[in-house]
Amino acid sequence: MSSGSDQQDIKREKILDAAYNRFLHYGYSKTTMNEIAGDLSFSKALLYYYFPDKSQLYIAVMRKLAAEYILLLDQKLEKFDNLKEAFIVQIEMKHNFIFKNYNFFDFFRVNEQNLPDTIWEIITEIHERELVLLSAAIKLEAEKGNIKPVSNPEELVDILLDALHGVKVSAQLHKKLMFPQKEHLDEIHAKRLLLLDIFIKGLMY
Amino acid sequence: MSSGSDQQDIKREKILDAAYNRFLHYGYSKTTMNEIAGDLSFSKALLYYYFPDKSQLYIAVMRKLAAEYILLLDQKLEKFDNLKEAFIVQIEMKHNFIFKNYNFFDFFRVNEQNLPDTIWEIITEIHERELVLLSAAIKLEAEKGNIKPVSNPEELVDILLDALHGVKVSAQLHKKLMFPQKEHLDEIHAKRLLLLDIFIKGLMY
DNA sequence: TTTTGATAATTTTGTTTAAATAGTCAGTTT
DNA sequence: AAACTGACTATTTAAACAAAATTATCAAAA
Repeated sequence: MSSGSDQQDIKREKILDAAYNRFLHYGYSKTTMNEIAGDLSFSKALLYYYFPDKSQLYIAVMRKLAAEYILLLDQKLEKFDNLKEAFIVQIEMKHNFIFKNYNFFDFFRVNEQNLPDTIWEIITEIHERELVLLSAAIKLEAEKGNIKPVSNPEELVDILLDALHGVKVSAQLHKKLMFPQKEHLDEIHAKRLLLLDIFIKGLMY
Repeated sequence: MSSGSDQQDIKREKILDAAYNRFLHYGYSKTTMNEIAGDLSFSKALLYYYFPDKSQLYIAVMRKLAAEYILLLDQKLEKFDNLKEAFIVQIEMKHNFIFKNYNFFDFFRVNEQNLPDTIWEIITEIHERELVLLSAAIKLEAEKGNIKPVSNPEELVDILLDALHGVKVSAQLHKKLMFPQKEHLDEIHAKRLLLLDIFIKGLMY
């Protein structure tokens, strides 16, 4: 894919790493190209030799993160005991991913309305991988005879993922006490399990 | 409840009406007390005779809207043929409510983080009424023997409402073409029906 | 080919001033 | 006395502009 030398690739990776750390700790708008260069004792101009501009650098980091995420998802969903488990794994993985990189994603919140096309492509790529993996899980479960045959498993996965993501802490709780305490996560987890239980029961004969 | 004269009440209502129309068309921050007074040919000082300040006036309008919403919800859910219908009615009513009053709610978006307690109370009131009505629907369905007896119907309703609200158009579509076309609403509607179908099937014996 | 220091171009931030708006109040009308 | 107003003050927002920070470029060096 990359046509540069090994040395170039290594340096590129170093820049991506340094950029990621800055973006993660301070967010997109509050990290400067100078700081990233400074962390590596490079000149700022060198960053522009490897990346056309700041936003392209950000997107490159994002792409790397997404690749890692998809790889991990593949590994975790390679083998699973049952449907519920597969979905729980997906939901919690994505939650962790977003939670861990919360600051990194401030780019999304700032550019809310018009994200670059490239970003959308990355998001779509992740989503499609999720659909493939989880609809495979559904098909398998149908083949094992545990649930009814499903005509359009992708649609089902799409809906179920939305539904699971929609689950929140009850209004009374999150009213005052922002931000998600462990207690809240537990509550959400329990609710999701219940939703999954009922949903999957609804898929049975 | 109100201790003023009939004349006072009428004038209060007129102010609430004029304020609502301004808030609805121009949003909270872009309507001035002068304009509201002007619409009614009142002096601005009179508004302050009836309401302590602008935000209290807004909240009073909000309270009125909420009361109307709850009234309508009561009427519509008084009699329903089946569970699915009851939930669909709720979901679509709330969607219409928010859609119709989209501009009015810019107050929420601006004060995102720290909404006044009073606003939270109103939101909670609406939500609790929804829980009461829909969990009653679930209990009834259980009594009729159409679904299994449910130990905690409120929790179930809470989860199901979240799940239904979580349903979105698929990523590919809403990627470019903001804002919700009719086509999108239809897609969401269909998905919700499917989710409801499966969920309720999951509640059966 | 890779790297940099110096510099240009652009964006963000701070500051001042003017304008718009919220909110008050003494006094008038009913 | 209750309902109401015009004229006033206090705050908030907007505009204009300068200063600072930051992105981005480029000719020249390693």
